[in-house]
Amino acid sequence: MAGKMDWEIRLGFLIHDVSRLRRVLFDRTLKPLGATRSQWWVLAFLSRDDGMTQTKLAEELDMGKVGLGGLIDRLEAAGLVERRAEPGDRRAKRVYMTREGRRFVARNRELDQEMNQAILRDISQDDLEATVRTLEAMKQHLLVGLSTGDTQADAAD
Amino acid sequence: MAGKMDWEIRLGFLIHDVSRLRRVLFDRTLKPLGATRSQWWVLAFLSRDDGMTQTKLAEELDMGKVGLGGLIDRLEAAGLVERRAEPGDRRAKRVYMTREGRRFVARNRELDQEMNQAILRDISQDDLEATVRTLEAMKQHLLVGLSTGDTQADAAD
DNA sequence: TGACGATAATTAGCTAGCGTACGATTCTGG
DNA sequence: CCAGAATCGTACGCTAGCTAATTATCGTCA
Repeated sequence: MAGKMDWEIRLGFLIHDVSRLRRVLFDRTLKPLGATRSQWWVLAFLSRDDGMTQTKLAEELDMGKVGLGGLIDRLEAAGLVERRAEPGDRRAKRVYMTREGRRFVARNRELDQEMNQAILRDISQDDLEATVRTLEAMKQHLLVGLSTGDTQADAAD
Repeated sequence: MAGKMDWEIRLGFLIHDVSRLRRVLFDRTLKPLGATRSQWWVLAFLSRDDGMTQTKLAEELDMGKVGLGGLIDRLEAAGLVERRAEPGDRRAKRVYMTREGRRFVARNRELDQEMNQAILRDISQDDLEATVRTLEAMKQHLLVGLSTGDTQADAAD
């Protein structure tokens, strides 16, 4: 009876654990350098598409505007990004990397890849592909579950 | 060389997303019932092994004692668990489910399974197994990375 | 016995993230 | 042209985690 039953619970546990441990490892490594994993994420994204509005950026990063606002607060305080007013729209603000932010990304991009590679060491390509497939399917199911079971969030997309 | 490169980043993204979305879905579903996903987790665990010390429980759940303490605070405030002094050791406290907590678990266990099954719907058994394999390997690598790169956390185990 | 190290839990302070509500602005329809 | 809807960002409050430091107690060993 343990055959199929336990996979679901096991998987939930594992995803949670891996996500959490990954965050801790990245945070710990990046901390002496002056950022967290989430902040790194924002920077990495900006380094490819600089000067987005906060709302657009939040959408791209698939997170709430509020959470992103906090991240930008901290990144701005650290001098890695800056908010600039949008000339045509006084509500909007665009987020730009500073010179220092760009240097930060350039300096740590390799470290990021090393960590990622270390985490995935010795895992077969087949398993990796199956994992990506599985997680993407899970994500789709979750998004469906979150939109259907919800009372008001449907105009977002 | 693009073949293998992108998997790492993609996978990191996916794990983060799935973990987060899973949490949101569970939290949203459980909220009107009076708990969060993490709290549910603690309850589900206690329902199988009631009356552990907080330290032991934290260890079993693979989380910090502080975070667990907070969870127990909230669960206790909600009347789902209670702390009882350990007779032989005045430092330690054991965590027991209340009658209400037990009813809560009994009432929502099915819902939990339904959600888990919905999330994993239409995913082949092979892919699930590969995913569990991959995540467990990742977790091991992460634990190694967290213990070797660390200066003081080694006496825990 | 009494001092000292180990252990259980808590406190304090941080980042991340969600949800709701709000002020400011822009857009739109009558 | 102007009132109301939509949009951008923020404020506030919450849970979840982590780390580091503190308190209280237990065990041990001289």
